[in-house]
This record gives sequence, structure tokens and C-alpha cells, in this order.
Amino acid sequence: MTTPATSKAQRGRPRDPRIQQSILQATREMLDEVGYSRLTIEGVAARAGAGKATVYRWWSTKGELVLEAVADHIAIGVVSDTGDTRGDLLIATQQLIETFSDRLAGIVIFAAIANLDDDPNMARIFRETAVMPWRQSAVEAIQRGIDRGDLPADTDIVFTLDVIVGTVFQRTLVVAQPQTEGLSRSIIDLLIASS
Amino acid sequence: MTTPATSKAQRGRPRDPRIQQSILQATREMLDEVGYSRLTIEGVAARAGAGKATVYRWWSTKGELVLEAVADHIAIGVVSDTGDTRGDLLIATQQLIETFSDRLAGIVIFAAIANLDDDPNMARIFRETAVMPWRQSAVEAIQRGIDRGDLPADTDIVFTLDVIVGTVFQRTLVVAQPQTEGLSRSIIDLLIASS
Amino acid sequence: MTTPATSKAQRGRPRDPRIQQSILQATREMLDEVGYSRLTIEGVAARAGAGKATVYRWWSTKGELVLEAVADHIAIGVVSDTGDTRGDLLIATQQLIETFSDRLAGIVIFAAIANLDDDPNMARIFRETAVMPWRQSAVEAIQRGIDRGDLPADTDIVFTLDVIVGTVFQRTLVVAQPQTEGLSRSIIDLLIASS
Amino acid sequence: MTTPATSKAQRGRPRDPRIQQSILQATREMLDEVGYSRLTIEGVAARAGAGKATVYRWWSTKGELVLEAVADHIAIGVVSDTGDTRGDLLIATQQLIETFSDRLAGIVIFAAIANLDDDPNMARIFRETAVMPWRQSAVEAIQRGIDRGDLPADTDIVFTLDVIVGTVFQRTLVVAQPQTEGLSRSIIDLLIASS
DNA sequence: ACTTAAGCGAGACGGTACGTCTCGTCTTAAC
DNA sequence: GTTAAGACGAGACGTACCGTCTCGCTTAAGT
Repeated sequence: MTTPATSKAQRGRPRDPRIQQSILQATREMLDEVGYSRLTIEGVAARAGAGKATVYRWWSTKGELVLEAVADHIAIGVVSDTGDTRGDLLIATQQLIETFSDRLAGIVIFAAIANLDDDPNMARIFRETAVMPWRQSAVEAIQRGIDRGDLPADTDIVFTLDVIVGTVFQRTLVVAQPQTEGLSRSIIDLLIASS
Repeated sequence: MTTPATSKAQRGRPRDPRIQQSILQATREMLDEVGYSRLTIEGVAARAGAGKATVYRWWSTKGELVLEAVADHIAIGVVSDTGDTRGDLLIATQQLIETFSDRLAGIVIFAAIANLDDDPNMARIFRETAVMPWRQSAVEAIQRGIDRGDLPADTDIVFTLDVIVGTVFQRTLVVAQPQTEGLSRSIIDLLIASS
Repeated sequence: MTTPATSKAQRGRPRDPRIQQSILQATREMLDEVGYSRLTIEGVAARAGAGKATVYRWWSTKGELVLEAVADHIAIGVVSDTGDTRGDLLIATQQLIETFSDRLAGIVIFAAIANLDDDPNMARIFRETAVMPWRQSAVEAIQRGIDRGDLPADTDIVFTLDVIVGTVFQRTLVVAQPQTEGLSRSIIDLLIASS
Repeated sequence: MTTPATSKAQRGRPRDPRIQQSILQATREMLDEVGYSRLTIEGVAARAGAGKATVYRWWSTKGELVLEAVADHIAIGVVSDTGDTRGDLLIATQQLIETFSDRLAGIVIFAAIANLDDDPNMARIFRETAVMPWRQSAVEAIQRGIDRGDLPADTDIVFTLDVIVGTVFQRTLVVAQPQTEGLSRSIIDLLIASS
């Protein structure tokens, strides 16, 4: 959320974009240094040289603030049609791994999932802004694979995506092992009977 | 943890097990009603009719308290050898799904993940007491499958488990869809070339 | 103490004087109802409808809070020069009796004494703000008496004051008898050879 | 109080006097080290190697415990008839000063007076056991002085004693100056027109 | 010698208040 | 009319003692 509840006709002193930027920058720094749960609005405001109320005016929850601060990090690259089903899915998976492996993105994705029931709004925003575009493009890539006959006609697309996302999440964030070299290949090999 | 550091020969008034039970029961109720992050030691003590110090005497952190309270819910059933590789893995996966689908278990698993950096002890206990026994038995089931020739000799056991755990986690906790009917079958079909 | 350590140029929201007053009022009420030792900061805050932190922000100890709350009660009236030595000392003694007979003042004076080692600051503030002005004016009254020849030239001023204060303390607070009618006259008769 | 409420025919294990002594000794040590208000029953029991319940069994309040622990220190010596009114009163006053100057006695007398309204029992015991014998003997000494004609027939005995006690209290405990050399002489000079 | 009741240490227990912390809101003066 | 500063109510934190209450062990007196 970037606008306050009441956004009337512009009157008085306009909002200072430099302040917004310094708040987002401070958020990123604190995320990096202390993680999500130990990040406090109070701390962010202090580091940004801003008042607490200013932060609350533009972001009503910690989740929203953090998501906007790392928006660039968590946007997952979409897949385009290269004509090669296997290649498309490999790229889609690698995009996912890349994003999940980004330090700040990892922290925030973890937080979004872990606080699902506490702060459902955070997960919703994450899903809508970061996940859905990728997911849509991945759905299309799989559909193209089915259309081409590279994948069985009865392929369960949702399940397929959940295998990809779940496995990548498990390997990159839960187990957190850096050597994810052959990960995308392994996953895709599993999904497309490699010959 | 249920015992103070030094549990020597019985001295002084012994711990009252009814109080322990009422604290753990109150913990479960509050977890169910308000979730992990809104659960407070103070609230648990009040509901259990106990003093705060009594709670702190036996559980030094919220994580330890909650894990012991839901120990039965989060223990994942282990797999035994039925002689049937496919059947063993199906059961292993279903055990996982069953545990992940339990409401209290889900809350605590999310909490363990969310507080990884705050309270690494919590994740450690969860892993050691709930996950590892299952994981060990699953590793053995896969190994038996390899030995029998039901699975390729070069099967990556760790990867295989991460696919199972990741996919189940994604489906049961992240997407949280109740109809997990064919989920275990779908996963195992993927891992064992179904004939 | 009524101001935090650093009271720079006014920045931020200023202290709300109504809250200060309600806290001091609540303090007086609790002092009256339960005495000093059973008065709790928590109770004062609750009765004043204030947060505990607000009380602690302005008064770092119970002693400071209580002393400020009863400042008017414990301030002992000073003596001015009426030209009559005996009259001046009578008035000085009566001022003392009057203050020591005040219910709230008595409670706080006892508390200041009781907590001399715990909270030496409390006794210091009491002495400096309530006792010293009176004592100084009494010293001057005695000195004038000496100068006028109404009192012996070798009068021990400090001793004289200790007789007055000690006797008044003993009668009004320790023995706590209400009929202190002739007390000041008796004391002054002792100190000035009545003719 | 040194005996439990019901002291029937002796049955069971008798009270161990060594434990009583070690508790009283620990009480004295803690009084000396931390004063009255910071002395805790818990701390005394721990230092004495005793259980808390043992302390509570014999002394129901902190005041009673402390008074018994320093009983020897706070007993004020009584005055006997030497035939010399002035001498008797000087001795009576010096006895008072001596007791008030004792470190442990001072701490406890202070506490007894300061906690008058909190723990009236403590003051009562102090008065009855320590003060009254002295006071009675002092009353008699003054009465003898009146009978002999050394003091005016209309001498207010109670007031006279309050001047002595109040002044000594003020000088030895409130102002706490060690040089109380001529104090008794100064007080008695005031009360008996010295010639 | 055996029984038995109290003394005793240890320490668990329900409470209460401590002083600190962070939350999200509210209120000024400054710009 | 937005901002920085920071006061405010709220309420949880983890700790310290309170005074009470079991426990199992010890110690004599009375059998």
C-alpha cells in the first residue's frame, strides 16, 4: 500500500519521495542485519531519520513495508516461449531458484509463508505481485508442452507447479543448502520423463 | 525440555503433574484460538490457573513449551518394512500429509520456521524429535527400494525426500487445500515410474 | 524530579499536564488509603488511567513520585522576623507541628526515614526541599534572639533545633497524640528561660 | 514470638536450638550487610541453611524475627537510684544514647518506627520489651527528683521523657552524627536548670 | 527396639509487583 | 499539511519474594 486511506486532492506540502526511499532503504538494511522478526517499525524509522507515524502513514503493517522494500528482489522472472518445453520449464525453475536464493528475498518469502495466518495480507500481496505472474507464465509453458505432446494430456498442471515450488522452497530456504547446482535439472527430469 | 538442568535424587517438593498437564492443555487451547505469535506465557499461566514462574521453571522459552504441548500432534509416524517399496513410500508420504494436516501441528511448524533465527532451538527440537525419526525410516525405505531394484541405483535419496516433503508442505500448508486425496499417490507415481 | 535528564529545546509532543496531575492525584489517594509501602507504581498508573511507562518516564523511583505528590503537604512554613524572639520560635515550632500532623506528610516522612538506605535520594530531596528552608529560617530566628540578648551568647543553635525537631517528631509521629495544644509552648519554655 | 500457637505436651522431634541460633545469626549478618528493607526471609533462610518454612514456623513476620535477633542490642539499660537526681538522669540518657548508637540496634529501631503503620506489632514489641523497662525506671528517677525537690513539682514527666527520647533519636539516628560527646549533658542541663 | 509425631531441608506452587520493552496512536512545533 | 520528535495507553516480558504447601528424612519421647 503506497497511499494513505484518504488521498484527496493534493493540498499543502507534497509527500517527500526521498523520505519514502530512505525508509525503504532502512528497511532493507535492517532486514539484512537482524531478519524479519527482529525488525521493528520503530527501528526502521529511527534509522531512516523518520518519525514512526510517517512510516505508519504509508505502510499499515510490517509485512507491507517489507514487501515493498524488497519488491525488486522477490519479483520472479517470467518465462517466454522458446519453442522448447523442457528448456522453458528449466528456465522457469531456475528463475524460481534464483529468486529464492536472493538473501533479502529469502528472508521475506520465509516470513510471508511463516506468518500466513498472522498476517494473511502479506502472503496475499506476495502471491499477487511476485508469484502470480511467474505462475501464469509457467502454466502457459506447461500447457504448450501438453499441446506439443511433450507432456501427457492428463498432466495435472497445478500439481506440477506445486512439485516445482515445493521442492525449490524446501531446498533453498528450509534446508538452505547453497549447492543448488543441478536442482532445476533434477526437478525437470522428474517431471518430464527424460529419454 | 521437561526437567530442570539438574535432576538429582528427589529433594524438596516434587513437581505436580496435574499442573504440568493443565499448563500444556492451556497452551494447546491458546494455540488453537489465537495462534503462536499471539500466545503469551502470561495468558497460558492465567488460563492454567498457574503462576508465571511455574511455567518458566519448566519451559524456558515459548518454543519449548509449545513443542511439548503438541508433541503428539507433530510426531510423524515412521514407516516399517512391508516388503513393498511403493507401499512403504506411499505410507511414508501419507504419514507426512496426516501430520501436516493437523491444525495444531501446522501452527507449530509455521512457528518453528518463522522463528528460525530468533529461536533456533525450537527448529532444532522440532527437527530432532518430529522430523528425523520419520526421515530416517524414509531413507531406509528408499534404500530398500534401491536394493530390491524397484528404484534406480543412482537415486538421489536426499533429493527424493525433499521432493516429497516440499510438495506436501506446499500443498497442505502453503496452499492449504483440504482435498489431499490423491496427493500421496501423485507424488509416488512421479518418483517411481509407475508401470 | 519532573523533567527527564536532557530537557533541550522543545521537540516532539509535549508532556500532557493533565496526565501528570491525575498521576499525582492517584498517588495521593493511594498513599492515603494503603500507605507508602503498599503503594505500587502499577496501582498508581492503573488508578490514574495511565501506562506504567508514563509514570516511569517522569519519576524514576517511588520516592520521587510520592515526594512530588505531597510537596504541598510537607513544605514547612518558614518564620519571618516579628521582632519577638519567643514569638518567632513559637511560630517556627508550630509550623513544624502543623506539617508533622498532616496525615500525608506523616506517611511520607516515615517513608523517607524507612528507606534511607534503600533510596537515599528520597531523604535528600525531602531534606532539601522541605526541611532546609524552615531550618534556615529557624537558625536565623535563634541568631536574632542571641543578638538581642534574649538567648545566651553561647547557645548551641544546632542542638536547639534538634531538641525542637526531635521532640516534635516524637510527640506528633511516634507517640502520635493528637492533643499537641501546649506542645510548642512547652518546648519553647524549656529553651528560653521563661520569665 | 518464639513458640508456635499450640504448645501441647511435647511430642515428636523437639525444636533444634542450633537451627534457631543460625537463623538469628544469619538475620544479624544480613541486617548488617543490607539493612532492614532489603533483608528477605528467603535470604535469611538460605544463608542459615534452613528452609523458609522453618523460619516462618517460629517467626511470623520479618519484624518479629529481626527484633528477636537483635534483642540484646536494643535492650536499654535501666537506671537505679544513686541518690543523685542529675546523675540518674544523665545515666538514663547515656543508656539511651548507647543503645541508639549501636549499629544493629539503630537499624532495627529505625525500622520499627518507620514501619509503625505497616507493622504496628513490631513497634509494640519494641516498645514493650526494649523501651518500657527503661522508661519506667526513668519515670521513677524523675519522680524521685520531684520528691527531693530537685525538679519542680509540676514537672510534666511524659513531656520530659519525650524531649530526651526525641532529641537523642534526632541526633543519633536521623542526623547520625557520631560525636555525641556532650549530648546527654546538654539535654539534662536543659531539663534541670543547672546552677 | 518400635512407633509415632513433629522438626527439618528443599523447593514447587499461586500470586503480585517489579522495571523494561515495543506496539500503534496521538499531539505538538517546525518547515 | 506533511514531517520529526516523542508522549501516551496498553500489555507482555522475565525476575524476585511473598507466604503456603508438599515431600522424604531425621530425631527424640513414649510405648
